[in-house]
Amino acid sequence: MALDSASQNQRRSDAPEVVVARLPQYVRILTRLLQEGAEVVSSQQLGEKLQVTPAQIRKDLSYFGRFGKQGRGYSVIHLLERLKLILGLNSFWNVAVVGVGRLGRAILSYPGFTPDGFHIVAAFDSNPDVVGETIAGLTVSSLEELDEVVSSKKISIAIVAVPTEHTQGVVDRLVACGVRAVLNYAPISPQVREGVRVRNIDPVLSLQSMTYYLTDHPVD
Amino acid sequence: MALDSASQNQRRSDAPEVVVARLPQYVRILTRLLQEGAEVVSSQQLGEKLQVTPAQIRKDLSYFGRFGKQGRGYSVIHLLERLKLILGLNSFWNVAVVGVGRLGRAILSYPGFTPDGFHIVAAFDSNPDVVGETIAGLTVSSLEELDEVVSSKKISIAIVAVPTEHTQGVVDRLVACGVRAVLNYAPISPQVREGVRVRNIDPVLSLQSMTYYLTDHPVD
DNA sequence: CCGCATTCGTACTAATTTTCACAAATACCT
DNA sequence: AGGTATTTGTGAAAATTAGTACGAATGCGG
Ligand SMILES: NC(=O)c1ccc[n+]([C@@H]2O[C@H](COP(=O)([O-])OP(=O)(O)OC[C@H]3O[C@@H](n4cnc5c(N)ncnc54)[C@H](O)[C@@H]3O)[C@@H](O)[C@H]2O)c1
Ligand SMILES: NC(=O)c1ccc[n+]([C@@H]2O[C@H](COP(=O)([O-])OP(=O)(O)OC[C@H]3O[C@@H](n4cnc5c(N)ncnc54)[C@H](O)[C@@H]3O)[C@@H](O)[C@H]2O)c1
Repeated sequence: MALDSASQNQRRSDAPEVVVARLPQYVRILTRLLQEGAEVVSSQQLGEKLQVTPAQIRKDLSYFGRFGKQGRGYSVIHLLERLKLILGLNSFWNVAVVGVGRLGRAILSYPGFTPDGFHIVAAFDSNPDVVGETIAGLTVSSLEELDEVVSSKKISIAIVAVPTEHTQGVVDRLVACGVRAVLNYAPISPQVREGVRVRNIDPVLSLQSMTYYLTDHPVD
Repeated sequence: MALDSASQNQRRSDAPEVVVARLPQYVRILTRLLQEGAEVVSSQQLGEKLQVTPAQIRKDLSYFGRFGKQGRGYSVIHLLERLKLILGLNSFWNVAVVGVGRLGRAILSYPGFTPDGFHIVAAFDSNPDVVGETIAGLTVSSLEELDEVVSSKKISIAIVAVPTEHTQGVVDRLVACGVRAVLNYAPISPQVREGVRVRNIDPVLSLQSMTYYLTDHPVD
């Protein structure tokens, strides 16, 4: 008794969502450390880079197993590998972008998704003038092809950048096609059935949560 | 004794940051309700729209005062007014955009900032080919003019969309000019001195925090 | 005008999240 | 090899955040 399967198993169920949300940051720092040639890193050093306490890092990791060595720290390459596995980043996810407007184009030409585990393999727009256009090597498809392409390309993640009023409808269609995670840029929070994940990116809310702390008056 | 200044004062100090971060969402819903002609709203109704418990809404609001009426609810227009005042959204904040690339252009032409309290009044880029260009009615300035423009236009908020490696430098310059809040789009977290606020927008981290829950395997 | 249905504001309780602190393990120095 | 300095992993404590539940108002219907 005592030493059971915890260390070789991911224990997916019982890690709090806040903890899971911090893991990608650990992955990012570790990736950088690996590139810089670091072989080991302590929770202390990691904490300094991330501005969190070393205890929090150790506690977070302990939800998933035991990855460190006392007196030494963590093997950068090994911990990175394990975290990617836990997050499902050991191979690539195919992603669709829906809405090829100003923002959608910036997203399509952003090179930062690929090194971090995401391949943008399809783009959709409802505007016939946009359909057929090629951006960053990808030809924009029409919405009619959505179901077919999502299935054939095994797309389970979508980035949605369409006008607010079309967002819920687009998300509904995507979910019906089998998409299980949505990154939404419109200033609403689309409703989805249980089991589908949504993250919203909303610069206005971010700005408004800062002005509270700007004690002097805004310009008038 | 007993009934003191709490209700007519904002009590800025003691509201937890999580609570402050929810207020902009309340503002957004209330704005919509006002447009729809609603006069009063209960914490119950608000909670349904926001997917939070009515108790949380009442608790959150109670950090700042007493805005409701028993048996009736909250006056939409009155509560909205008060929340905007608390968040410093009663008048406009002038904002600068630094980095007029693909993303910066999308931001400059996004009409969603103005109705919510932010005027983009300046844009800066280091590329001489971009300086002088006019986007969405705004002419791009060179970085030499940064200090002068930030002062003269009373800019205290900046949106930064420059390449990762230039981000920390740009943020440092902005802070030196007097900017006190930064919305950063690069995949790092710029370090700033105490008193300056930063929010990061990082779609990759958002995606990576969802893949954990996508139990079936990514494409390989 | 009275009773009943609402709904707030908040004291209290519960749950969650973070931090502390220490035994156990490891590395390193002499 | 022995001693000292590190550093992990984790129970326990502390702090934060969320939820319950109820008294006190308020409005409404008859
Ligand atoms: N531009 C920004 O910086 C910015 C910032 C914050 C939020 N947003 C939000 O992002 C979304 C897109 O913004 P944008 O500036 O790119 O707008 P845009 O108008 O430039 O582009 C929207 C695109 O979506 C397409 N579209 C419309 N309905 C569609 C549908 N049903 N299915 C597929 N495609 C459809 C349009 O043809 C167009 O190409 C909006 O919701 C906006 O509020 C944008
Ligand atoms: N495009 C996206 O969808 C996207 C998504 C996520 C993150 N980002 C991040 O946003 C930032 C901008 O992305 P982009 O796609 O617009 O890049 P981009 O290369 O198209 O634009 C960057 C702009 O910044 C300017 N610039 C460079 N150094 C500068 C400096 N020191 N001061 C002022 N301006 C400077 C450049 O001249 C250029 O115009 C990057 O950090 C990128 O990682 C972009």
